[in-house]
Amino acid sequence: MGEKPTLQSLASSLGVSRQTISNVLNNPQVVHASTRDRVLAEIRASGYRPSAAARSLRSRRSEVIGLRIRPAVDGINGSLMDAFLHALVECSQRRDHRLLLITATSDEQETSEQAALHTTGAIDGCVLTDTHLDDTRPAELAATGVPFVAFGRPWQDRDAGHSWVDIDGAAGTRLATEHLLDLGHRRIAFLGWPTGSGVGDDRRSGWQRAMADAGVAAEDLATGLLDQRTDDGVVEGTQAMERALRAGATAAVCASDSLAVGASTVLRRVSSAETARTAVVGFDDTPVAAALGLSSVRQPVAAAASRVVDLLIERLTTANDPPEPVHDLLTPELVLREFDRRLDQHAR
Amino acid sequence: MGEKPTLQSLASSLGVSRQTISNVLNNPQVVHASTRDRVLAEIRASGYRPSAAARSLRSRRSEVIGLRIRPAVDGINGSLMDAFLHALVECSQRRDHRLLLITATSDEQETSEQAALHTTGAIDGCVLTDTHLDDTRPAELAATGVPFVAFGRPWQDRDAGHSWVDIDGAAGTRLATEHLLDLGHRRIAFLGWPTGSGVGDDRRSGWQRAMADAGVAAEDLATGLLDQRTDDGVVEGTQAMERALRAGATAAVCASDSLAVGASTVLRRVSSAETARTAVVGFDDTPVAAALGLSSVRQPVAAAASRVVDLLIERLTTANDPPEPVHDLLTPELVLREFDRRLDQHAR
DNA sequence: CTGAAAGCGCTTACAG
DNA sequence: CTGAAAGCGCTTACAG
Repeated sequence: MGEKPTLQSLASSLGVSRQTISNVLNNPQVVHASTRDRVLAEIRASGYRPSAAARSLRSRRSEVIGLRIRPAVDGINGSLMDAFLHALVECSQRRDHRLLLITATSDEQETSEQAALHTTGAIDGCVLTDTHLDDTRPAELAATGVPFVAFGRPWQDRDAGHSWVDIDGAAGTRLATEHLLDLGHRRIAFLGWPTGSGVGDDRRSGWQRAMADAGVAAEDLATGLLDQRTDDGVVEGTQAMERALRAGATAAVCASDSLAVGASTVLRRVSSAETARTAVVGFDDTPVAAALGLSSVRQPVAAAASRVVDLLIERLTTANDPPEPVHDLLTPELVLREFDRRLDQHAR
Repeated sequence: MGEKPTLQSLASSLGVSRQTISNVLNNPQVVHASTRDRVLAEIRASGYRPSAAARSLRSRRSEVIGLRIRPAVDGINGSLMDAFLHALVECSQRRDHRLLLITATSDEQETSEQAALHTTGAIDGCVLTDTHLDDTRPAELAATGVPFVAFGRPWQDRDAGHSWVDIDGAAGTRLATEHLLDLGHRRIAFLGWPTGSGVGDDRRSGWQRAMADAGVAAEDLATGLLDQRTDDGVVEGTQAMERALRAGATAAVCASDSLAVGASTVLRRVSSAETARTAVVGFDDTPVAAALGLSSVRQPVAAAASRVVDLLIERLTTANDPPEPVHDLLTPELVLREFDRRLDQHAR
């Protein structure tokens, strides 16, 4: 294979300065077209690739983005983050950036690890996911000067000083609720999580407002009747659906596909004519929902990832004059599946 | 925050040479204990972190490992790779290495991307996953000099010149089959994929051998009777199980949890006394299997990831004298769940 | 055990 | 448009 080519060796064999080659790679428009073509041809022929370390040492940029990944507690909901991760890698790669992964057992460990990597120059910035109430990470990263963009709102302060991208969960559950209302349902339950999680409360609020708009009495929306609150999980979904049925529900909007899977087993068991009109809509449109034929609210994960990467890279390339923080709320879509189509035939 | 400390600034304020500080970090045993402690205290106080770029430029090592991630086609089976990814990041981090992700739309793109990153020095080596028959990646990586360890056997040549770690799928299906035999089943079907996938054929062979050892007639093991071959998926599992039932099967060992989920719905529907003795065992012990109470074969993913990282780092730190290739086959375990326990009570 | 020298391979000013 | 100089912050020999 011979010696690995460097700027130096290329420059010698081409009879130009290292500088010119560097310009061809980083500032092509500044080099005469004929010189550029000659250099590019030689680069291709020699298989030359600039050293990432040398480039990074001089330019003070690694073109690497940090991301914490979490153990997937639940294979059903984990697939959302999985899709986001994929999209993030793809978008980064397209923009000549790479993604570096870290793990952490706490938010503090996450931010201190990101700060450490940023100090060594291993990463230029990072992406934050799974934002929650009382999330201290934005402040910690800001304090240590680590540029970042969040996937997820800052739940306590929407006008935070950093850029974030999120999915409008309330818009999603509103879509789901309105769909069930269109089918003729009135007593539509919401199977969600206990209050206190930003994401969960947001999803509940979409159902609440859609129901209120449709003129459903407030007392029916009260906790314990149609508003079921439980931990996430398939079994929990089954139990909550059973309670909702006793409260007279004929359909349910769920905060997750896990809950929806659980709820749907109840409906398949209770197959009387009376309950056949019941319908369930999940959230996240996971492969499991697809496999079981459940309707679900689909988050535009790829679009979110693309936006996150764009915002972060813009932030990184304008270090001296940081852009105004951007707050982006993307709208999900409702994916209807056989289960509902079947119901549709009965209901209409 | 002041200026970012460097080796130089630390050396000046401590009155030692840069070299000594470098030694404290990279070669502690060579520095006098009192000097070492004084330097370490100052490092901690100043928040000094060595520049990754400078270190990498000089040492020609980035301490970064490349990995291709794939879009999770199926949320059920995807969780295995998810768990492997997490374990890989954790093990790498523990050993002061980081994981860099790439995506690719083909094996060729994967290896050329890895080679490119290796040439720039962005990665020291990479991990290969999802090995398959006629996998050209090992040869391509070897040709371009990229050190790597595979998670997955080279199916065409077990004695390949590279190190690999894999899970003994045949041992797993043997465990599952023997468990069902112990419960009194004789006509145990195998729900697997069409021949030609290394992983699938391996899993089938464990069932085949266990059945043969138990004296089950070869004609019953033939395709179309107990040996069901189908694409992966929940619906496919249901259909295959229905065919197996018609062939007189009373139980099934499955090549995946997707197939097992599908198979189990058949068993829950066909709840006659005759079929109540039927049982299903899945593969991969995914969260879905856990949620639905399905028994499954669990792969020791964390152990595999740890072994992969160890082997790769050993390979990277002995570049001039590469170690002998290691081939490691780890044994999975059988996770029994309620569904089978219930059966147990009936069968005994 | 400690230090002075060299240099890893680039990019960033700046001069022509 | 092109080139000569400086230097990013380390580690790796090697001399004391």
